Amino acid sequence: MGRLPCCDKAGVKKGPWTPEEDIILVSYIQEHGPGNWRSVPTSTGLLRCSKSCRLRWTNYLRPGIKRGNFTEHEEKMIFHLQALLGNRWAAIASYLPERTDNDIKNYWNTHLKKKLRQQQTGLEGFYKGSRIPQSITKGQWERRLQTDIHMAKRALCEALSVDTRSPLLTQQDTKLGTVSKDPFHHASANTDNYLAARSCETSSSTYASSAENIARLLKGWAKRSPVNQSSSLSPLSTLSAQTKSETRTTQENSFDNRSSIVAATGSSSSDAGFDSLFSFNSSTAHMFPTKSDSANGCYRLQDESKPSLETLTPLGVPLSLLEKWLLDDNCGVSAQAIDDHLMRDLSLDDDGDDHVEAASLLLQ
DNA sequence: AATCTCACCAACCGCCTCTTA
DNA sequence: GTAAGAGGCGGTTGGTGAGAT
Repeated sequence: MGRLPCCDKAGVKKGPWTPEEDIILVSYIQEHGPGNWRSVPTSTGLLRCSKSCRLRWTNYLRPGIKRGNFTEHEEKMIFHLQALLGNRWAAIASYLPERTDNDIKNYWNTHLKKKLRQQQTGLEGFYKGSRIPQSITKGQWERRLQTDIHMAKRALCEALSVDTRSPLLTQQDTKLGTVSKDPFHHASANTDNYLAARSCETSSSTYASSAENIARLLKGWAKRSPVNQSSSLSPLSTLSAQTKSETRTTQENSFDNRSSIVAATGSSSSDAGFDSLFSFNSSTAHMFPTKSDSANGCYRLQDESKPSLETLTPLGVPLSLLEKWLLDDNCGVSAQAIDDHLMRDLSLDDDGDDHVEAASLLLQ
């Protein structure tokens, strides 16, 4: 018997959030920052449970969330990461800072799982050609899994280095203080990437960076389609392109002290966002998302972070275990050590099916 | 034009972990 | 050491819109 749900109380509202509720929540978080969710309903007067507030913020209102179609690159990343980590969506989301775990989970369940199955069907046909023995002993299976893991790791390495520009170079830029505040700066080294990033930005929905912005957006939104007021569609996702660009400008202008959260998560476009994992501009140099923090939109100050699995690069940039592991491998860490690490990681999973499949597919 | 089916995704539910008293 | 509660996470559901019949 689990705990009683926190929202079991009478008078707690459920269902889609209204624009008004969004505004209240955003302005509260602008004022107090994310966290202490328990006090949010009482402080704001929202008839929502704290969990619901947190989810609304994390999955929708948090700055820096990219909406819209996943790029091929992101898809690849998810495939690789899912193969490595299993259904740990929060962990996967920490490598795609502009996507929420919920988004990735949804995308996996609706698109990628299907793709995987299709590929799997093809693979089964291949296996029917007796390449795989009828019964694989446990030892054989483990060895095979280890090979799969190794291959998946290599694939991830490749995926991580899609951008021709090395992370170290980008870091050097940072060190030299040549990085602009433009979130697309990292991609701008490569004109195509830059343009892709820009077009990506304009095609994806905008996000709220301040209560004022939202209020202004809602004003226009309400004028255009009053019917939407009661629908489940969020105003933020129904903005016209005109309003979007306007919002973007306002948002860029709102990079003030009060909006440090926005600044810390303000990168856009998948590639640029991904680059940002390894490169730092002036506004992010002292911050780094941890597994759970990134999903929460809460970037812990490095000084405040607990002793963790993270280590520092020579430039003082913390690396997650996975990143460190990848880089270490390139420096010649034994494959056994890597496999041991991953096996330890994988042993925590009880849903190995999908991700062993995915790992197998990476062999193709 | 009406109805049905399917895909998508925001939000909910319940369990687990961590923190605090 | 323990219990209670908050936060976090992954699985699932239900409302909605788009496309097919």
